[in-house]
Amino acid sequence: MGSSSAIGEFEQLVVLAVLQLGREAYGVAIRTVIEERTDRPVSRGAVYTTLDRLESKGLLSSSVSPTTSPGTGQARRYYQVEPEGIEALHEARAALRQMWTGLEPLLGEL
Amino acid sequence: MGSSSAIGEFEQLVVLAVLQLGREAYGVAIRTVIEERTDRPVSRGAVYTTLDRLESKGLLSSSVSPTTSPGTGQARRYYQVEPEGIEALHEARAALRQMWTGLEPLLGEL
DNA sequence: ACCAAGACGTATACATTGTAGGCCTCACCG
DNA sequence: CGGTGAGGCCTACAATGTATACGTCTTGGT
Repeated sequence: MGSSSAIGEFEQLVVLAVLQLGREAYGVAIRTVIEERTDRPVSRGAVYTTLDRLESKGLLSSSVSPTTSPGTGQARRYYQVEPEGIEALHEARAALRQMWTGLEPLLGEL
Repeated sequence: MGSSSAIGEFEQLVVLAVLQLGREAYGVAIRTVIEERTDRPVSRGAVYTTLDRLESKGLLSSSVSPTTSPGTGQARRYYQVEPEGIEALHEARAALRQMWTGLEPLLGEL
């Protein structure tokens, strides 16, 4: 899409959720965080599909949990944010920030 | 997409550009603002297509210039941001802000 | 008057993302 | 050993992102 490593709207949310969760970042938890923080419904499929794409783009990496803690069903796949992921977030944010600059009087504080 | 009026990444940039330009918001100018502020190339087609979609979603409205100032070729189509557009911007921003909250130590200041 | 050139907009097409739903596996419990 | 809950994967389709090509004015030569 963009020049280097572009990232979409929902993709950003997913990467941020992974950061928020630290070592507890797996599908279901990621979904929950996004739903709670953005207060909008997110389907399971949406999350997994996006995680897949982000991984194949190199923004995230994953590994299946070796441990099977009690109460946990199928083995979890944990995600981690790669440096490219961090960079993509910064780029997206910089672009938005630039575009917002000067509009505070019209739209409220940054 | 989202609950009410969702908006994509590039769409946000376009709406913001229209706000930045005020009454001088027409295709070519919008493209220029985005390229300058985000420092990334944008094709003409990308802008017009997006403007079209935003208008049909009701986030923007437009009207062809009655005046034909000298040096201007074909009549310009000027855009304006509708209340729904402003709202969509705020929603998108709120979501991102929520997701970023708490990550400053990891990623730098907001 | 004619035509090339520049400023703009429109049409079309295709790639990437967004999003939902269904289906499958595993572990635990009655 | 069948049900149930936690989790993950696959498929399909809609929406967005993005580029190229093409049409329309208007002006400036000549």
